[in-house]
Amino acid sequence: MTNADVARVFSRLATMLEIDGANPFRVRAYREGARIVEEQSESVVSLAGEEGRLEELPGIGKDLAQKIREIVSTGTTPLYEEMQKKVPVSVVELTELQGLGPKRVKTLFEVLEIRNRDDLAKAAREEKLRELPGFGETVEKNVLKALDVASRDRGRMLLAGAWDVAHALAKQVRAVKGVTQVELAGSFRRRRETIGDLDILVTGGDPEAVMQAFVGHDEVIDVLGRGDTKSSVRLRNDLQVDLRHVPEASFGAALLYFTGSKEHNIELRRIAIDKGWSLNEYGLTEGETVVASRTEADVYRALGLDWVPPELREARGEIELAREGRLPRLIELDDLVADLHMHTDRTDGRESLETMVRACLERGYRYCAITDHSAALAMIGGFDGARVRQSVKEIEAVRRKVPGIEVLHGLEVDILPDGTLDLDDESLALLDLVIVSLHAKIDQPAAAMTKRVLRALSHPAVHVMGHPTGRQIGSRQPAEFDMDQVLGYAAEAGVAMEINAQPNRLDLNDTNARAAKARGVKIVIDTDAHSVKQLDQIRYGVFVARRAGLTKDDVLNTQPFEAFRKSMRRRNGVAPAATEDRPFAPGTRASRGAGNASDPSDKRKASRPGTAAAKSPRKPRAAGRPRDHK
DNA sequence: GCCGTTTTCGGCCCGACTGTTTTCAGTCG
Repeated sequence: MTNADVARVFSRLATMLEIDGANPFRVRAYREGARIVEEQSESVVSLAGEEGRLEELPGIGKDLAQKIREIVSTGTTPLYEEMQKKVPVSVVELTELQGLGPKRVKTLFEVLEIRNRDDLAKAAREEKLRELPGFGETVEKNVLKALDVASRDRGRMLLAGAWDVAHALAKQVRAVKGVTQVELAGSFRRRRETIGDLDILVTGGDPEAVMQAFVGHDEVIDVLGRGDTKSSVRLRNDLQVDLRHVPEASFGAALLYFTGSKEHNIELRRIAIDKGWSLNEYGLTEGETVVASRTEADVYRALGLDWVPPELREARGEIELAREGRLPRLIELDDLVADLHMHTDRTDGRESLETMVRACLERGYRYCAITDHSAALAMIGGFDGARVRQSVKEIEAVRRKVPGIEVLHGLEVDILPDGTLDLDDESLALLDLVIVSLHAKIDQPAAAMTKRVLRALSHPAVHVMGHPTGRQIGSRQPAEFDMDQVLGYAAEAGVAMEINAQPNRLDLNDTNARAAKARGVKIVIDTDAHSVKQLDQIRYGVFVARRAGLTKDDVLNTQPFEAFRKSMRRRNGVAPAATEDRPFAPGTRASRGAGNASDPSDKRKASRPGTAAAKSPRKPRAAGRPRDHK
């Protein structure tokens, strides 16, 4: 039972209740509950196991907490079972179609007994929908269109998949005479890992000329709508893009509004209301008077807040930090001075060792680590001990050949199914940097996987855990393990966690990276590049770090080489290897003199809110509030 | 269903657009 499973039940319950005509605020409570559960890095299973922990989550009260416990122990809750009899899940899913909300779906279900997409398509084709109250010919046609789009499985697109075309569109619009500002807003600006569509805001210039430049771009294959202030198009890659031409005077309010998130905006509006004002995309107003609207900073300032970087605008506690002037100074791309995870043609990379090192030098890096695969990945020629010894010489040669950059001899070593490492200790000792990763058997049950990971991290040769959960967006589920326990142990043992910048990995994700920081775990941001070109994907890793609220100090590969190497050295040669029975090796660096810290659960209790160590007087309003912000 | 130094009851974010309608419900972002 994962958090996502619980969230799915709540989310479906919300829609079921909505279709059933329940109190809209009750519906909202379930929807919000789903969001909160989903965003928790700590598993609700473990939260449910401890008295009162669930109720500490803002938005989770007595009732929802009880339901979570029921779902955790039985897989469901009586209300969910009862509601399914009234509103089947397949009917709930109809609300995902563009243009169909709970009201229309209710009508479809009750009048025409439509239970799924097939029923719906049939009825629409037979022109039965147009007869229904609140429907008509146009709605019927739109339903058929929505079914068509859904059948092509038009999901969200990776941020990286939209990056180039988004900037190309912006550039073309920016070139229109008189245009003063162009911004890519929405989830793109918040740097979410995937985006549903793209929003572009423009000021200045002749609106007609702006629209023409936009809909006339080469990549546009379909113009969905075109007006003076708003046009919508579909691109060759199936991405929908909306462009809005807004007045200069309200650009800040519009940018704020169209950047979102929705939840962040709602919190801002609440603050506005408390002050007797109103906030919308045209400005912050008091009656007829405009209080602020020209820039985002103006609006935030009027609300008593610091300007919030878009990556943080997810209603995860950033507003309170902005009010108190405690927003973190987020890491920047230029802060990174190294990339510590990449492959060469010695295993499954495309370029030679020398080419990769030179490419790092050209990117201004002060050091880099070459980290090919270990032998478990046999089909790509992963390294065994003998190959590692040969590699020592290859690395020495490239160091001589390419001056101006420090080259670390690393390896990405597989974590075997039992938690042992895919390389003998003697060979591990030859390496400057050891990344351990899960590649095979990542579908083990959670308890076994947790044990496996902890055992691997307890090996004293390990410096970094690479793409920790192994997830691949849209294709592979993350490995299930107790993230909280693993992070606690990593902090104690001095193992860094990677934010892998591969656009379809982004692993750790923002939520887990945030949890890592709260636990005091150091982070490295790496590309895992298999070609020179992929070295430039580092930005996507930085975006995740920013969304996690990470600063330069939280990330190891921002440090000068000497400082970095010292932190690596400290990890080496410490602590006995763990055994099968004792995966939590005592005596690791961080636990010395820290009392009985070898049991990770002790640490966890000491640092969480609601206990004597970190008692907060009142339950905070927003979900997922970062802990331990200094 | 959640929440609270102005409340344990009575609140809970806002506007545009669309298509269906004669004044507005439903959906979306």
